[in-house]
Amino acid sequence: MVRHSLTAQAAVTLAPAFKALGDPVRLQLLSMIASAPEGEICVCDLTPAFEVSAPTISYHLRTLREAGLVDADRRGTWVYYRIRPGVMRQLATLLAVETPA
Amino acid sequence: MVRHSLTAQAAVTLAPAFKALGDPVRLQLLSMIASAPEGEICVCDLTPAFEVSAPTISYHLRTLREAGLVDADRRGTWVYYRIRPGVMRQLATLLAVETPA
DNA sequence: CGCCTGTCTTGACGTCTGTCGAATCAAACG
DNA sequence: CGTTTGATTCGACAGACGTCAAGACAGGCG
Repeated sequence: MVRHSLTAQAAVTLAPAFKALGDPVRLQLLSMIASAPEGEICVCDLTPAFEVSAPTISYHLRTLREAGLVDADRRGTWVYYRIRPGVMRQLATLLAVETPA
Repeated sequence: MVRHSLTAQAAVTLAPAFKALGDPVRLQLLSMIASAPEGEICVCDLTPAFEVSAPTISYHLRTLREAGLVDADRRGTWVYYRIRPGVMRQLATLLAVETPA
């Protein structure tokens, strides 16, 4: 069973996604979005769960968006976030492959 | 099937490990260590694979060490690094759980 | 012992990050 | 319309990060 290592280019592509997960607030945000019953959740339900200000939450959500981990759309007054599974699956697979049995 | 979200404390604990993976050089270092044929690899084999200086590689290796992702020991002149599977498995599992089917 | 080679630490530097308050934009509602 | 409420953007700031050159440390070998 061959385990070949990442190319430099693959590392450059994947690292920003891990980086986006590398902040406690973002990790918890992602987790809340992922476990939302309807598959999506309103920012108004996310913000009060944290000690930080609303602009800060907005900044973290944008970071997750730009990393390709979540997607958002506005419906009327509220903005809803949902998981975008593609990149997250890549990360999970990579970690599983790199981890020795 | 219940998917409950991370506690703040779990997020604080896990985020640093993701953060450590959030740099292209570190990600590739980890990958090279993980795919080393003998399960471990000498720093002298890692350093020449990158464009950055040896101190920079040393700094990144320490970061991976402090994140609990790798372990090192010196044998004579050379220092060998190997994967420490525990935390990596946690990360992989977390990502798999958070990713919708 | 004294030197050489491999690795790590230190000091310094520019840049990026996380945070906030204030200002702005978007949409509903009088 | 003007106002209110939710969400984002802007401007600013302290702190952390990634990088390197220079120095320190550790082990082998004359």
